[in-house]
Amino acid sequence: MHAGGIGSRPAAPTLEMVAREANVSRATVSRVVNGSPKVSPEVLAAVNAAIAKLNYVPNRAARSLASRTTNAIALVVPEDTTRFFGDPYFAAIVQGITRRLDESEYLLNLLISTSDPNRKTVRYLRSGVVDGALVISHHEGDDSLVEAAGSVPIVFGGRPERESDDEIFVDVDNVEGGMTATEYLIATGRRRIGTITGPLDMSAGVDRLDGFRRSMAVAGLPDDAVETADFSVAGSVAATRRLLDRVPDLDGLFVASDLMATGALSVLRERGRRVPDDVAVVGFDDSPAAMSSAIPLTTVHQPSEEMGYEMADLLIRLLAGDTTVSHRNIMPTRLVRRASA
Amino acid sequence: MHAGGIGSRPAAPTLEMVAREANVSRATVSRVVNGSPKVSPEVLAAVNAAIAKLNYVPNRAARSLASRTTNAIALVVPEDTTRFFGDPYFAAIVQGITRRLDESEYLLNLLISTSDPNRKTVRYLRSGVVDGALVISHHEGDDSLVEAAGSVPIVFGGRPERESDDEIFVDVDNVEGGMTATEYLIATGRRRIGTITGPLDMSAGVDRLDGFRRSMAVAGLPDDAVETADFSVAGSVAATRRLLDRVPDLDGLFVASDLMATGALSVLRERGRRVPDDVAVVGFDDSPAAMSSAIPLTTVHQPSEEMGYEMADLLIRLLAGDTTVSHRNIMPTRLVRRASA
DNA sequence: TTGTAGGCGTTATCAG
DNA sequence: CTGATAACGCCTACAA
Repeated sequence: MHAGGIGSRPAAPTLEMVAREANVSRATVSRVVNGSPKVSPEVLAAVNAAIAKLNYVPNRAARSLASRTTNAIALVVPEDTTRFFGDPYFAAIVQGITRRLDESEYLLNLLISTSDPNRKTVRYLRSGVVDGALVISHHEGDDSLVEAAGSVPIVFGGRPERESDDEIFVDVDNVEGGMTATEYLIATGRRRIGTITGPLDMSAGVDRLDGFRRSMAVAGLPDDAVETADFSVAGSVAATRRLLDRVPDLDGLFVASDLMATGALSVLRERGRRVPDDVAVVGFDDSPAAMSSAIPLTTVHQPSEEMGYEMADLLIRLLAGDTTVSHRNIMPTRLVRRASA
Repeated sequence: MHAGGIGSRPAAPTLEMVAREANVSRATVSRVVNGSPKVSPEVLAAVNAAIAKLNYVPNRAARSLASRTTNAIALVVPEDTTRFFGDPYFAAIVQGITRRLDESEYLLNLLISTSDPNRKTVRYLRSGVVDGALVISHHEGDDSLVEAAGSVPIVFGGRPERESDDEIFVDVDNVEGGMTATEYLIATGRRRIGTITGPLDMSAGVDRLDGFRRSMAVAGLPDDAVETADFSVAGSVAATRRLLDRVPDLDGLFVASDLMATGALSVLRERGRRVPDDVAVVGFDDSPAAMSSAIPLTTVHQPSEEMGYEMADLLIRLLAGDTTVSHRNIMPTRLVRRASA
């Protein structure tokens, strides 16, 4: 269909060419492209005509080289593809981010930094392709990302474990969330309560466990029924099996994410334990997985989509030069009662 | 932690600065950065030292402006975030793409072009930020994307409906796949067979339906039990309800995707129809959803992950100047028997 | 309101 | 092997 087909793409039109076509200077074309008000109507019309005729689109590299801004931000996810696509939590966050970005001129570059989040990602962030970055699912040890913050503004989703005053993040109070879940189990009469935790190199993992421990301590109950997983279904399945082997009389279970809770549910079924009769289960997130689960999950709701929106909003304000953005942005959680507990 | 904190980021080091630090010319630094062999060992060492000392990272905009290549490709997905994250099929494709890209120097820019895939996305592709693009889940009417192919090489995942000789794509034979599924249902004794189709503005939707019709015709069975959905669970649930209302004696069902099949399964359960005893169900994709489904799905396997890999591979070869890449790349499907039929 | 000219950080083409 | 010296396409004072 195109003359010549593949291998002979037409050279992209440039400002220069548009200028010639419209009989004006490059500067003038640049002005109309960037919506400057100081352009006479006739010239504006002529230039727009030339742009349309040549089908001109500004070259982004040249533009950002000259203006020192890219109009793009990166979303860094130090997880492998499977994890990223497997957990609805991420979908919600991304949803919120794109919602905010759609209201702006910014473009999103998704970096699923599967292996080695360090070197490659940091180089990317420092290479000037993006004006700022959003980092979610940050693990302890990914310090290079924090280092990258020296080059470009970064907003974290989830409190970085090594929190310093410089980091900006949005999160929920995971300790409180863990307590809410645990207290509910206790209040409904459970006594032998356990928990499947998230990875302990993430603040969400550590804090939710911490909340569990505190509530158990307050109630004078033992907090030894703890098994660690990695926010994946497979990990949760394995952890739940270990836990049931070790604590056969378990009657309550707080699982640190809804996705993992679905895994726990399947193990409980395979072991013939009725939910919630024999074992009450409380999840965390209130993601779609909670409702579509075989047994709808009682869970600690967190406003994931809003958190994504907020992250993007903070970054955009930061990029706009707003120095008043608050560094700790804590959003509320609440218990949602369904069938599992 | 950083002197000055936010708002006072240090200017990024440039080639120029490295050159000065190492007492050589910019050209020489450029050579070592790009791994040119024609550099003396001493100079190389000196330059590398300077690079390390200054923590230099090349500016991507400048580089691509000068070299007219970006080392990045885009993955365009004309679907909203929910759909994209909701269907494991996409996860598999992305997985395959990143696997191929990890073997190369190319970076992936994910464009979930939610609303208006046209204008914004095309501008992006034409703005020179990527060397090429991968397009999946292409709908009829997204012709602007095809147009964009005039500016940058594009490889499609799934045959574009308006196939012309220029388009390069990888796909399976969906007609054949639809026939395989339908024939299996017929072979196992089903006679009142229906189908839940994908969207009819996508070749995958149309072709699988076509396969169904052909097989039914060959068997001399009626092909009126057809309802259209959109590859989403919600859509499938609604379509299945309509179908059961209209064809109460249904005993076989071919659903155009595994994700939709899970929706169909839930409707069948809600209507008290046993699977596969009362109604046999065959899906399509063989995605993780097929196995984790309440009733493991009998389904038409397609090598999604491989298809992603192949797409990326074709594009990379294209970008490398390989003019011998084949335009129609059809991969095999096969029936996988599980519990649902 | 419009044009001129210099520069953004690299790559690439030449001489040396 | 190394160093000038143009581009690359666009933005932005500064002039006119």
